[in-house]
Amino acid sequence: MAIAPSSSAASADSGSADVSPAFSPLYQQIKTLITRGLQEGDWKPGEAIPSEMELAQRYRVSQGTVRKAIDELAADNLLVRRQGKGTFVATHAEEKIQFRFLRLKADDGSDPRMDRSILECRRVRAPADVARALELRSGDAAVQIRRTLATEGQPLVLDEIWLPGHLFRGLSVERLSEWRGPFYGLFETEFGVRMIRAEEKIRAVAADEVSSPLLQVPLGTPLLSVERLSMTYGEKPVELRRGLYRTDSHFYRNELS
Amino acid sequence: MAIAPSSSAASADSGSADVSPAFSPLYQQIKTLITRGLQEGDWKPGEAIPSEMELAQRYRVSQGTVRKAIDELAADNLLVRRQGKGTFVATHAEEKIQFRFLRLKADDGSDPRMDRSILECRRVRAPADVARALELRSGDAAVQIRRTLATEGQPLVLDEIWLPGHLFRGLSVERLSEWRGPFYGLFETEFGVRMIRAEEKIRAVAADEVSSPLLQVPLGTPLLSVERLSMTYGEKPVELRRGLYRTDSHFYRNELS
DNA sequence: GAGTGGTCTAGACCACCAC
DNA sequence: TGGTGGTCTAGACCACTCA
Repeated sequence: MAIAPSSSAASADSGSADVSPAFSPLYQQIKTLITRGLQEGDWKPGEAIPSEMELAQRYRVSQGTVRKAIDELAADNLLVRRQGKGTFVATHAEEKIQFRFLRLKADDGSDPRMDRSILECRRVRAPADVARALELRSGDAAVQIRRTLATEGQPLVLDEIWLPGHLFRGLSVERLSEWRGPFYGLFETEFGVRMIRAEEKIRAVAADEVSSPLLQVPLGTPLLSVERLSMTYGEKPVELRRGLYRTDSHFYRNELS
Repeated sequence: MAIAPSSSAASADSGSADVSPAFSPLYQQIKTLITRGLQEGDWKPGEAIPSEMELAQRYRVSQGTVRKAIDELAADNLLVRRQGKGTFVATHAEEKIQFRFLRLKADDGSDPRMDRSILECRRVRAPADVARALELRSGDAAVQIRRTLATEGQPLVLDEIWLPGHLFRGLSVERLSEWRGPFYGLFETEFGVRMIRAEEKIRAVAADEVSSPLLQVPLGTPLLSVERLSMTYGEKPVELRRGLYRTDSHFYRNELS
């Protein structure tokens, strides 16, 4: 490490002007190196990464510089600091919260505990729109999962999940049914695919012939349509999830700042 | 400043155990002091706060400690750093984005430019549910605003906005209509109320007799219902906004991480 | 050139955890 | 007791802005 600050670009990070030198500070370079390590599986989810001191020596920078890099990675939820123990690779597997990405709350503000039922899991050729979202070639294999979530006997969520076939070989109804905990934990430990970030497009739609019986609501009932595209390291999309939520006794909670 | 690190609590920040010492680090105390300054209007939105060096001298701590405090306040969008110029109090007034809190996008991903029409603005006694949300006593005065947003002639949003009457004396249809830019800018510059943070509850509902003609959709059309509670300094709620969004050619965008 | 924020360093000490 | 992250300091130098 220790590229002279005023020297060439090395490895930029976020967007910037084109012609300009665009050199990145040391801690950004360290951040890039650690991210690469995560991406390439040097340290697996749940494991500890080397101590700040060790990384500082390895990269030939001061401990404070490593610290700043790790600070930002922790802010991005890629790493988790634990005082006295070390810094760990974030994981969906050991999360207290059942559904980190599911923002549904009961009307009284409580977190509903959900019972899952898998309706279907099969390998098919990705439809055009799915292929586009997941950056597959049209005709590539994809895994399609359909499932419902229910709370207290009431169906609440109907999900259709699309995954790139080449990353999820051997995924079956059985594997899904046996698994306790969130799917993202399964994806991570069994297939090495970790979801980092997601974007959602939310709309209001009417229950149709398919969704109405499954969610046990009359045809035409307003439902929340949530289309989620999840990304792994390097902004690579690896899951498209289309959900329909009943919002008669629950709501989608969001925070703005 | 410079309360001995191991001494009493001084002024904690976020939740913590009860009995424990719960002493806060110096930079947290500085953060609290700066926040108090913002709250009490020592520096107004858009203005610069004193330089890091000056604050360090004032509070008798090192520049690095002030820096860390400001770092966090900037991360919370309370302050904005501008290299070479100074650190400024965040403001809604001079925002490039028209609607910082409105997450609607057109289907093609673009930001729709909105035309506003005020339907109504009057002082009334706060209904029970509004009073509860805004932490008013039942019977207290409140300002009720109803308005629509349209893009390309199409109505898109129907909002009902509730404000505490005692903070918004003299707010009228005229003041609202004359104002260019987001309401939050008006609230800030004319009434000294700055929105810091908001929580939204999102549901899917059917267009009723009131909303259907105003949004020009058939009765029963699914609409996004967005109930937003906005807070100012000290988590004090100061606005309740109930919106109905058409999502036939637009969607609500959210980011998860 | 003076002033501001931004980066980097080196070292001290504290709080937490495990052995 | 030793290792880890967390706080705090003091000082050097860089990059950006503006007069």
